[in-house]
Amino acid sequence: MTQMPPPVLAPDVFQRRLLGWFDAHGRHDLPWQHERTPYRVWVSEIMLQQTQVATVIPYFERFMARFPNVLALAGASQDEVLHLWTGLGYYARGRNLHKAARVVVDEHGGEFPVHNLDDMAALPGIGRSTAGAIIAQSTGQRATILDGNVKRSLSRLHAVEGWPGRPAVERRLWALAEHFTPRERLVDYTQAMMDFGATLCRRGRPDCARCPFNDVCLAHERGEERRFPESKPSKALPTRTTLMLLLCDDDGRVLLEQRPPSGLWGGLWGLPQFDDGESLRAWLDARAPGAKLAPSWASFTHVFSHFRLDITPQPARIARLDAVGEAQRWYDPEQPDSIGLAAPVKALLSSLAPFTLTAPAGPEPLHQEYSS
DNA sequence: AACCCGGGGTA
DNA sequence: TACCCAGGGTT
Repeated sequence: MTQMPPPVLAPDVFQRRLLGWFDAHGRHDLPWQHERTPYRVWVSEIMLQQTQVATVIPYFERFMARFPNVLALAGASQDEVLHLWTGLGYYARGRNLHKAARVVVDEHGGEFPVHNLDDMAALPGIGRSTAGAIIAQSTGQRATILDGNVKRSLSRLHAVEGWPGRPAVERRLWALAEHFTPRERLVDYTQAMMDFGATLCRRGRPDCARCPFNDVCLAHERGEERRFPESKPSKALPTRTTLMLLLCDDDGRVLLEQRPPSGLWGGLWGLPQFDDGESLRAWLDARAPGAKLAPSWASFTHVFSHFRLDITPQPARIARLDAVGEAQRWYDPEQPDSIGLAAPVKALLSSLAPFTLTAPAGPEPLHQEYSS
């Protein structure tokens, strides 16, 4: 076990400097800072997990106007909640927010369990850091946060080596965060830690000249502020392949399917997808036996953060297909419906509009042409 | 075009 | 316990 160097400052010195900076330069007028109830702090924290303050504010205001308390939220339908979440992305968090409201009402008598960190962290969508943030900010009890801002500041201050996603690094950062957490002024301290990372100890250009810790910061001493926190080790992206069926009818409309509610492109509309030509054919035989295949189009690649997807569009034509399932629709590229489309599907469909798909006389073998 | 983000899920 | 996942915004 490696001996860790001690923290660069005693807790009381760190707190005094941080709060002095916060009093002069922190954010004091955010909507959730006034009438700072657990409910309002919770909603703001969940929204802020994925989005910056300026974007969150109008969403937060609309949300509060429609769902002023946890009871109102628990009584709403999931659709209504997701409607107000539209545009924020990460809909799983909107769903968790709704689920957690129901747990608070059903299992905690409508009161957030703000006197028990573990109970808070057991609520859907709330982990250790968010639980700490809600408790500290809504009650002033001693609780510690470790969000991305705090991880960045602390890893610079102590030149913590290694990617914070690694358990050993994360443990060290939690220990530092707990070490500095005061026993008083928790509301201000917690906001100060977030503001400090967000506005001064920024990812790109930290403002070291104005930093109250620039005399003790180990990263600054080495002139290596930008090296911390270390980034996630990059891996070669795996490549997956898929066939996307462009089944067109005589009116030039294309068959779309709605994707399952969770996972990749959850809830969005897309083209029927297949791992290989065999399963595509089987699908056509079963559901559109009169369809005629055209030669497939050139493949293209869509890149995600964690894999590359090689997409081969496979056009086919059918005179008419009456049985359209609930999660299916005919889509007219020239008069697009206002629905959510997966990004590459959207690109494919908009490129489709000016063209007419032609089908050969008979069924063709699947023929893949790869562009360079 | 990389990089980032807190929590949930899985092997 | 040690990964992987989502997907829009920032840089």
